[in-house]
Amino acid sequence: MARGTYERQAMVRRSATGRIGIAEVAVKAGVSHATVSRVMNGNFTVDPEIAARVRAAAAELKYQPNPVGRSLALGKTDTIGIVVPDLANPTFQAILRGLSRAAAQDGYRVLIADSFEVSSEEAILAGEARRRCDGLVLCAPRMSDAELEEIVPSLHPLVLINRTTTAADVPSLVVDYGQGVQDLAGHLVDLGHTRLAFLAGPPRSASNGLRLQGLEAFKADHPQVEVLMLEGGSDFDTGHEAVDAVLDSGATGILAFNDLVAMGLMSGLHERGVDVPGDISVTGFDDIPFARYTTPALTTAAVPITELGQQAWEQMRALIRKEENDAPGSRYQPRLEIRASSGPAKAPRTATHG
Amino acid sequence: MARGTYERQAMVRRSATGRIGIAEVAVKAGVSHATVSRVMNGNFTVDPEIAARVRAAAAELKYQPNPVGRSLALGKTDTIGIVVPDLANPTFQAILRGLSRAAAQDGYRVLIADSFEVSSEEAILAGEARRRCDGLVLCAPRMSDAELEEIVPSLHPLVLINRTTTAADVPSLVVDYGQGVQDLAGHLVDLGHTRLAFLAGPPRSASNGLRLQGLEAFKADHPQVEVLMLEGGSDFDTGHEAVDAVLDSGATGILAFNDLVAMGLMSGLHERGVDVPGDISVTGFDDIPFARYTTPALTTAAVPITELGQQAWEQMRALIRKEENDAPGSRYQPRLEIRASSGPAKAPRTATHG
DNA sequence: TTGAAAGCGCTAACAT
DNA sequence: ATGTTAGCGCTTTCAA
Repeated sequence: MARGTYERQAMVRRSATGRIGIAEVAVKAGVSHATVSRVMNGNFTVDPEIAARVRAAAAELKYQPNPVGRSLALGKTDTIGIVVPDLANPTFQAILRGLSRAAAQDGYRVLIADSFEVSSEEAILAGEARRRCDGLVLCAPRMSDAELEEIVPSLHPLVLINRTTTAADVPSLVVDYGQGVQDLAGHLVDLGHTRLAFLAGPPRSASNGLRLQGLEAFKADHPQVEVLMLEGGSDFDTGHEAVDAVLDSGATGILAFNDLVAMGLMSGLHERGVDVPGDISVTGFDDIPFARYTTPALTTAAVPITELGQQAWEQMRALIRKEENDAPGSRYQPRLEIRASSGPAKAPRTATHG
Repeated sequence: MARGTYERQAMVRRSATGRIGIAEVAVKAGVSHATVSRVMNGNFTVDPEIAARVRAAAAELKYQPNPVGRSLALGKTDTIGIVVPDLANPTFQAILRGLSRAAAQDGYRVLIADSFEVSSEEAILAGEARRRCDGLVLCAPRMSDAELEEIVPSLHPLVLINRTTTAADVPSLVVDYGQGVQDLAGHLVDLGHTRLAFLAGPPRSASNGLRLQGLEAFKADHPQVEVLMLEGGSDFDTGHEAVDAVLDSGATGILAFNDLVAMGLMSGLHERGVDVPGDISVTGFDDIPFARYTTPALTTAAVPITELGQQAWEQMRALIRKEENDAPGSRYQPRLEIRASSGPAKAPRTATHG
């Protein structure tokens, strides 16, 4: 039996590392490692009989090629990196998910790096991740424009999300937050609200900047509407803690930075016995999965987040394959999602405080 | 000037790959690559002056060691892998986050693999991820016990979450879901409920099995209480779609598989005009961040999920460093978190519909 | 069709 | 203290 023959000829001593490598298979099959490599890679120039022998040996030894050796030889890792400011944020989770899913379909894996909102760490994290991978997705980086421009060249292939750069060959996927808030504000005004308040996001967030720009444009278009600015953040607690400021403002329509903030705010208003939307209308942003299940269901601007992650991979794949890309990046228009948290304005409120 | 000297001597032609490697730095600094390697690794046996020269050359060329070459030479990647059944699940997101954070603190990165609840893919994904990494965290795998036992040996160093194995040296972090549901059921019974229903999770989920076992124990302890079983799943929609079944059951206390299902159910009940907890009490499981912000706030069993991810890394680090580990794995007791979604039972309901 | 040998970029043992 | 050399595990020319 062939089996006996090859087994006898080598009691298969494992290599220095103790792992089964291509060398062990080669010995067992009685061929050179070059041939084993050919077989493992489906090179058809190998004699079928020998190929079968190699495959048998590989199977018996449970051999699996070492990806690190492969990566070094091929100059690619079949892995892409993603840097996010905060993995706790549902938006970035969704992007990661969409990216991971799409990349997996093409045989790529995803390495994650969370900067925990420490913008000074982003550049280092990005560089490290990039070196281990074939490409990098930089997600809503908090760093300055100057710093971004500086590191971008060393990160190629690079796909940006919610930031742009002057560098060529860097696709950028951005959500039109400016248009989104304008749509939401317009919706509230249509309902009769004349005194709005924007519960802002993190100061360093570019997407917050876009919202602010959008609101400036809105104010210019609607001089009769008041739009107040309230300090905020990006999470539940921010919204919850903003209840006093919101009530003090006398606004009847509140544009929360995102759905999380809106949910926290609604929860706080509920505790105070303030009716939403009876007394105050609240809107969010993003349309995270939870948004439709809040009480009342949240009016928001839906961002196709998972699709964004998937698009990031499409762009990345094009870069890696050096394909022509006529549409390097794209702009996503949020879709107004009107639910129960927004309603007709009551008589204008005056500034009173619990 | 030293600077001029070294610059002149090599117009630094890049290596075959076009990237700056250790060789380029060596040439520019006028030393061997071994010396460059020593300097880059902080080996103090290098003459300070030469070290400075090397550092200058490295800085000027913006040299960064190639991690792949390093990994091959050192036999380690400073990366760990994690396999999750569904990246959309907040529980796994939180574990990932805790793991990533803890690992990052020790200089390790995380590679993710999402099996999208396709249990037949798990083994392959796990193997592939493991080969690229120094260790693997296998998170709530859906595969059978037999399959798990079979692949476990090839995955070491391995940390299991919510599954156990007979193999040695495989720490296992499990949440005591059985005790958790018993606590929740006990809480409802204390409130006067005598007819409960369990909205089950995915059939293949081991944690669902633990809940079922817990409920069996509960039934044995409380023969006067009825505990019905309803088919379910693990997401919002499952809960939302279960409204009819829940109403038909006549149960006044509903134990949802997890918080997501509970939220979906509450949303559905709200739409039907059923008051929670006035008419029906609802409990969740996990205490995801959103749970305290639902209306009414959700009674649930809190699982320290992020801590679980962190612990997974502690265990992994111990394995990688081959430290003695007297407590290989641990068991987490959920903490009853009583909020507003559970309340006193009304008069027992009878099965009515629409 | 197959094997020998070079090379991917790095570290480390060995020699000087 | 530094350079030379071997090797990590693989792919891929180049010869035969």
